[in-house]
Amino acid sequence: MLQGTHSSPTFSPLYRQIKSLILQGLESGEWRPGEVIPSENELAVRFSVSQGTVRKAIDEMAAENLLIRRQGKGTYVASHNDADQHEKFRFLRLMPDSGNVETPENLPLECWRAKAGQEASRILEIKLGAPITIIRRLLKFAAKPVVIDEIYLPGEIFAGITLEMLQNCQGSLYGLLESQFGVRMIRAEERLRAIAADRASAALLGVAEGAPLLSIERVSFTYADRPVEWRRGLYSTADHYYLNQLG
Amino acid sequence: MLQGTHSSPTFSPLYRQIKSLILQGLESGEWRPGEVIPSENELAVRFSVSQGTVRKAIDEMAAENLLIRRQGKGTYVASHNDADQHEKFRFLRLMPDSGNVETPENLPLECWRAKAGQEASRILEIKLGAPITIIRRLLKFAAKPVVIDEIYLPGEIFAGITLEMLQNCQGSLYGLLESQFGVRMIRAEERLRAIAADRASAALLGVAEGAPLLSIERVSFTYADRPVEWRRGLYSTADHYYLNQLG
DNA sequence: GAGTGGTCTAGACCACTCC
DNA sequence: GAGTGGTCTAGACCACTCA
Repeated sequence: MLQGTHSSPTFSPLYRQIKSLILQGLESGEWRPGEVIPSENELAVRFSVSQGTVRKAIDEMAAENLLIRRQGKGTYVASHNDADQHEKFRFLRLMPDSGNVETPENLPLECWRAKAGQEASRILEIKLGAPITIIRRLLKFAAKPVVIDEIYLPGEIFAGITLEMLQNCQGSLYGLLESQFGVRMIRAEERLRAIAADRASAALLGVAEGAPLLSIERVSFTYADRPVEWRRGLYSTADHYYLNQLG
Repeated sequence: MLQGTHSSPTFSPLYRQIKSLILQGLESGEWRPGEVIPSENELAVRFSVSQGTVRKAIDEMAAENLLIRRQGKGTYVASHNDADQHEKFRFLRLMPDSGNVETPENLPLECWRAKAGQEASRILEIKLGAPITIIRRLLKFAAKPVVIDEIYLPGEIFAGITLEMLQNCQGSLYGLLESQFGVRMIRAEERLRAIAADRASAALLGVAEGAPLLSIERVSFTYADRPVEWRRGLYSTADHYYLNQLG
């Protein structure tokens, strides 16, 4: 039941309790990405609070990109498969020097199973030796290779993933993981470094061995801050840059 | 006067009008960084709206790091000179591999006047040939050089800045610009690339010529999205990484 | 026209800070 | 105790969407 008094030592305001109830609905799959959730009035009745309190809960979740409000229509669960292009490439910060908008071309190279080593098990919070899936792929912009990615996924969550699925997938990888496996990426942490290209990477990216590359390690999280993806990307920044907003 | 009807073609809700009135107070210096602004009730009376409307305006500005609310005390203008360390290094994303928290050591090298060239005039939105000030400095972490910065400031705004001021400045550069010149940096855009170290930079950073470095160009903005700083930094990412949150 | 989210108000009570 | 921001409520009206 909802707590109504402020005297509790673990007090959290009503709207946060409502927020975590809505969050439960998202985690449990009661409302799936792209779908509408009940109206503010319905939720207010269901949870026995005022509409304003539900509104404040939803406000916060909309600010966190978990929900999307559409006036006159309803409130939707955010999805990487949204028609909106901004939502689709929300996690890709690479921009061309030319300024032209370029849609990346996705070229999956390999996809195989393996067992989690020290690092993968620590980062993905799975057992040492647990099954994982490794994907290697190339991203091209304007027909030129710009990014090599190596992606580690926990095998138990993303069991049936194959190279064919990746090749046939129109949208982004996250869109695929969301619609096929019901796992939505909420946020990610990236660690950036400058490194020198090894021979293999240089060949794939069409640069000289030893050329400077941007190395980006990313850990992505789904609901409840559960890590579900670890990837390392090598970016050729000859004709592109990584754009970041500080605020 | 405030507009009360929705029929206007340039309609914006009341709380946004209040927001921009408060913003004017910040821009004009009526309330300076670190000071308290009037209470929600006072502002509500002054602007002839309800307290809830003022609250919503302040909510947005607090979310944008323009204001800081402190329960029981009041609402403060955000400042780079806050005691809070997070606020002080809000724009520095560099983290040590070791995980230990390191306070950077600031070593100003040079500070001279010049005239804006093509690029500086375009980026800082000033006239070609207008006076600018150029600063070069080194950042050390744990006694080791990690960052070289070259900083371009419009000369008319930051007229009296000297190498001595930079050397005597305890906190961050932005804290100095704020307290000495009344210009507060609100947000910034960074463009990241991997490049090869030239001879001079390599010597300063203690790496080999040609070693990969992280190049970061930053444009910082004050109120009303006015650009007031352009800088280029070269980061040695041997023992540090650039941390970014995507979400 | 019915239903949705968006804005605005007024009033109550709570928690925190400082005197 | 007075003053501040924080929470919660109830109700009114508006703008947008869709049938």
